[in-house]
Amino acid sequence: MAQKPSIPKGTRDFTPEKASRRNYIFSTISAVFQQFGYSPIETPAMENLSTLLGKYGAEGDKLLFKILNSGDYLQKANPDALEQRDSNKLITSIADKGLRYDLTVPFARFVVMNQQELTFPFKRYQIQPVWRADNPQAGRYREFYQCDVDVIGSNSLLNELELLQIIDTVFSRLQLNVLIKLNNRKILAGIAELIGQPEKIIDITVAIDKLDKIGIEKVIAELLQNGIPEESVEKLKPILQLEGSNEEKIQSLQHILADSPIGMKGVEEIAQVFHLTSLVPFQCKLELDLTLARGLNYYTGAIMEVKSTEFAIGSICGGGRYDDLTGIFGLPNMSGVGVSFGADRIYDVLNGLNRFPENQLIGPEFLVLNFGNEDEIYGLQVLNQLRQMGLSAEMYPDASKLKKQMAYADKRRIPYVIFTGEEERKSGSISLKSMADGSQKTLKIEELGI
RNA sequence: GUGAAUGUAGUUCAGUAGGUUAGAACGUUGGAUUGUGGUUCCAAAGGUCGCCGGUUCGAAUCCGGUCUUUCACCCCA
Repeated sequence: MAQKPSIPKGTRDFTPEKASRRNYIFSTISAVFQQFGYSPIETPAMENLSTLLGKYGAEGDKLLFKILNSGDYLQKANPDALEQRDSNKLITSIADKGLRYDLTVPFARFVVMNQQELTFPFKRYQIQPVWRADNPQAGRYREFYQCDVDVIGSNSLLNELELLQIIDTVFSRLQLNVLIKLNNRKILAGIAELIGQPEKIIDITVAIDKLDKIGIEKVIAELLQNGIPEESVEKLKPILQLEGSNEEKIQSLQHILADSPIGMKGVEEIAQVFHLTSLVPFQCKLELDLTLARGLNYYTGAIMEVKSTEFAIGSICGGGRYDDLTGIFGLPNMSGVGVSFGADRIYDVLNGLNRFPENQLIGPEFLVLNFGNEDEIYGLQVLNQLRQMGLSAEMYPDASKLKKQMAYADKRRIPYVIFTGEEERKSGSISLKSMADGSQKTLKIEELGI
């Protein structure tokens, strides 16, 4: 009895049509990355667990896929942990590798290990899959691609501008309308300082990140629950509810954060970034959003996130500046800024909006029909001439009924079929039929190239 | 990791007061049409009713478990 095939949950197969649509996204994105001067790198699917653990918070550790050691791993397992059935304690003694969870931490590791060979500021892009043992839902997978661009080794805000321009270019080429939300971690730090809770910045940012999702009341409840005093929460409230244009928000913040040096630095930075974007061509809507916090706690400066304005799904791109990502691997004071495009969500958006380009060729441009015997040999010669002319072509492998061969061309959306039967063979010509309009004409093969 | 819903042909779905042989549409294959696809007509093939167990004379249907998918929480691209 044949076994019923299946794949692990949260993973997907990609049919030729899906795969070529994904390639459209990847090639659009990588073309923009290269145009802006970034070079490709790749890192292994698996990293040492020690590289990964502790970089994404306690939640992140749980979502890491761990790879069992080879051989009789239980022999070398920690006997106490085994006895107590303590999975967390056991894991480091039976697994020393894990699948990468994102591309940023492996990138930091890469920079430290390869620093002699790199030229700084180092601009890299990386398009590879990552894995998370998360519970899958719509728009959330256990295996998905990230498309990261980062520049490391430069503090200049011109890098922030460049990344925003990359985002702008990518989404306009994909013909998607998006809103770019911008914030600065230093502003959040200033706010935490202002309300007298600087050490609670993580709790505060995590809570206010949910503002547009759960509303102000529940955010306040969560803050109180995390031990933030009521008077501090009261101070926070008006700041979160700031309204108006980006300029107005910046002006308000300049007053509110006047006593906080770090907060003022953040305001200054974000004002400068907005100013820079006004000096270059820029299509996307750009909004200062104080409730944008982003979960990852290594960001230190600008943070940004992109949402589709036409299709409801989580963020499709996000990133920010991290001043000391490589510090943990022994290379301090390396400031970097980068963003990551979520290719799978972008796919879902394009698919949902029906905005993939029409007539994406998934097969060859020409199908040579197979008439069998000597005609087949003639067809083979025609096929090879077509290929030598640089055209993409294939011949139907069997001398099946034309109905079947035509249906094959139709289904694969091959735009032209070529008849190489007895008539054509004897006159040294081909008959070319356009599948789109059904028109057909007989001509010499040399006349095709033009 | 927590809570809820779901699972029937390749696909989308009908089908239960528990009762012979589980249906449709689309798709697939063959034919009408032996040098012409998409439309039309005819026919056929295709199902351990997610899996395991329980209740019952009898289970696609009821119960328990398990897995999948989806939704919410958590977190995120």
